[in-house]
Parts: sequence; structure tokens; C-alpha cells
Amino acid sequence: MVQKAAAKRGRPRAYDPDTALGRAMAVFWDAGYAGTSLDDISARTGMNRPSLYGAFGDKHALYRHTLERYRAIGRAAMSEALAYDKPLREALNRVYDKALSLYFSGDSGARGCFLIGTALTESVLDPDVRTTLADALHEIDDAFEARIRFARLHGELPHNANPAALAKIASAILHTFAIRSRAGESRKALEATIRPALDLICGSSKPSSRASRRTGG
Amino acid sequence: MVQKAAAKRGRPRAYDPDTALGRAMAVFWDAGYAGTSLDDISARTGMNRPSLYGAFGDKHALYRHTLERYRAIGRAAMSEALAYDKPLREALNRVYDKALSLYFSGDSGARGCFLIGTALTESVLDPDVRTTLADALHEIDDAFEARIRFARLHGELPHNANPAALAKIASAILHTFAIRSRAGESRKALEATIRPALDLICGSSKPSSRASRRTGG
DNA sequence: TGATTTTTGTACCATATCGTAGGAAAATCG
DNA sequence: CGATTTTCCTACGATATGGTACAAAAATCA
Repeated sequence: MVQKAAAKRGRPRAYDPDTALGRAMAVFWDAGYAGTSLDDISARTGMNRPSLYGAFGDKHALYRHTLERYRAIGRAAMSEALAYDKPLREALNRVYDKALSLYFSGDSGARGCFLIGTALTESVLDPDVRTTLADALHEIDDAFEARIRFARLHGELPHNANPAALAKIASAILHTFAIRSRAGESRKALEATIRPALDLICGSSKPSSRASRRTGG
Repeated sequence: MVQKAAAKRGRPRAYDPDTALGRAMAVFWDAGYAGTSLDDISARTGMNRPSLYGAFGDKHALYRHTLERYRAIGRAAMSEALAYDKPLREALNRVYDKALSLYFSGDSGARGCFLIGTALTESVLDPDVRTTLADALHEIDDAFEARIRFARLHGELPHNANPAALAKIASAILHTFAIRSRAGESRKALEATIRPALDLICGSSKPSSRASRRTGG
């Protein structure tokens, strides 16, 4: 099904489309959609503009390709990190850790979340991008919510816990990381807020004198 | 001190600098820094490019002026909303309400936070903008932290509450609102998460069977 | 080998963009 | 009123930008 379609007819491509798309994404990631020229992308991918157009369409279409690619990366990382076979606290911790690794990747320093760092700006005047962004945000909300609901079902959270609301909080932590990393805060500084955030969402890990208020203790 | 400097020498200005700056900000707010041309701003302000240059400098300087203007607006709104004479819960509620009013203002629909919606994108390649953004974020963190510390001091929060950490959570709620509003979510949807967020930060408002875990109850 | 197919890469075009020069316009001052 | 000052505004210029035309290149197929 996904075989290489071995030996096509004409002149072979001088580039790997997937690699090129990844590099194009990197350029957008740094400079944003409007701040990136096709010449910039051409330079970083090695493909010239006509080839870019042939492979991915015009600038806007190319950008949408990178958005989808990023969503796929995020989706994979999220579903892997949200380990259903481990405690909620650990699962969330893994999500944040993976997210930070992504946000702090890049040659020109931390770039934060690709969607929030680039698509958010375009969202007011570009309904297409806005919808994609909104979908991506909701997808994360839903993943968190399902995971939290699962935890509650298994007694990790009190019965009256509100998975939908807690999921929004969990997402908010992700959002603040996306912003702050791109704004130049250190990874260490962000990591310091994971623990208190998890305490609020999952209940205190280290029961103090006030006692743990959750089942899991 | 701040008088009109009555009757200057030459031809009078055909525009009010402050009004013009506000309109310039509105243009940047919609399209982002890179996505805005000086002609766009010229059209919305009524000032032509040479006048814009004379009044505010080049495009980048103009943008920095709008950033500072926005910071001033946000600072004023924040310090007014953080009512020290009312309960913490009410103060935070007012902050979120004011923020949402700002984020949902605008003719072309919701625009979110000006800084997060426009400066965030530029932050990777523009250290100047990045620093301004980081400063603004920290200013909000600090305001939250001071307010929360004050609340703890007055018995609204348990002694072992962590004002710095709670402030980061409070900021995170603001950040998620900034993102989601620009991404097209409804104000109602966002307002729905205020309550649960305040419950986590300040303690449950409606003591359920699990009992209120805070002094204030 | 020659026809066919597909991609590459240079060159080109129309437009957008930012900044600025330089004269006209509109006020005050003497 | 004329000189001076300040701002306005048209016009210009250099560069950037997105997209495309078209010939050369590199593969397969018969």
C-alpha cells in the first residue's frame, strides 16, 4: 500500500518531499507565515520556487501542509505520552516533558509550539488556519479529558472531579508553556511549574499537614 | 506639565497622534507585524507614510510604540481589576472578565491578546520584541503573585499555599484565554472555565461533600 | 537509440513594500 | 504682508515577493 511506487517514469526528484516539508516547517516556525518568503524556504530546502510550487502548491497550501505535519507529530507524541497504563500524574508529566522537548528544539533557540507561534497570528484574517488551529486545540482538550475521565473511573480522582474542566486546565498549562518558551523563558523555569500544576489537577503528591484531599494521596 | 504646549510654530497636525497609534495597533492586532504593510496602516489612520515615519519612526519603531501602548492599557486594567479590598476570588474573576472583554473586542471578530497574538510570532528572530513580551508576561505574573500573597497573608489561603506557583497558574488561564479567543472559541465557552479554575486556585466556592479545604470556604 | 514523461532551474513579470526627496500647504512671528 | 517653521503629500526608487513560462536535464519505455 505505502510502497515506494518503484521507479516512476520521468526525471527523479532531487529531494525528499518529507524532508523538504520538515525544513519548510522549520522556517515558518522561526519567522511565522507572513514573515517567511518562499525564497527563504527555497534556500533552506534546496528546492527552487517552481519545484516548491509543483510539490506543495502555493505558499498558503505549503503552510497548510506544514500545519498538518505538525499536528501529526503532536498527535503521535500526545498519544504516546498519555500512558493509560500508568498513573495520571505520571502521564501528564510525560506530556509536559515531551511538549517542552518540542518547544525547546530548534537551531535559533526555543520556538514554542508551531501552531501557537505561527497559526495564531494568522487566525484573525484566515478562517482556514483558524479552523485548523481550533481543531488542534480541541483535539488536545479531548485527549486530556478522556485520560482524566479514565483516571477518575479508576479511582485516581474523586467522583465529583470534573474531567472537562480539569482538561482545560491541563491544556492551559501546555499553552502557557508554548508562550513562555517562545518568549525566552528557560526550560528549568517552566519545569518548576509542572509540579504545582499537577498538584492542583491530580491532588497533592506529598501529603502535608493539611492532608491529601484525593484518593490517590 | 502635561499641557497642550499651546499653539506651536508650524503647520498643525492633521491627526491626533494617540488616536492614530490606536488605529495602527488595531491593524497590527488583526494581521500581525509581518502581515501588516505601512500602506494598511496609512489607510486606517489617514496618515500617509511620510507622516507615519515622522511621527513614529520606521515600521519596527511604530510597532514597538503599539506594544508599549498595549502594555499600558493592560497594566491599567490589571491594577484596577486586582481589587485589594475584595476577596481574591472576586479579584481574579474581575481580571478574567476584563481580559475577555479586551480579547473579544475588535471589528473583525475576536483578536485575543495583542502581545500573544502578534509579538509572540516575532519573538524568535526579534530579541527586542522578545524581551518586551517577556517583561510583560513577568509583570502579570508578579501582579498575580503579589495579590495572592496578600490574600494568603489575610487568611484567604492556607499558610502553605505557594503564591508564585499559583500566580503562574493564574497567568496560564489568561494565556489559554488569549489563545482560544483568537482561535475562534466563544466567550461563553471561555467563561465556563473561570469557575473551575478559581476553585483550584482559591479553593472550592461551593463546599461539596468533600468539604472545603480552604479557610475561606 | 529515440520517444515520452517528469523534474529542474534560469529568467521573467507584475505587484507590493519600505523608505525618502522635495515642493506645496498651513500655521505663527515680526 | 513677508519670513519662518512645521507638517502634508505626491512622486520616485530600490528591493522584495509570489508566481509562471520555457528550455534543459534525467529518468523510463518501446
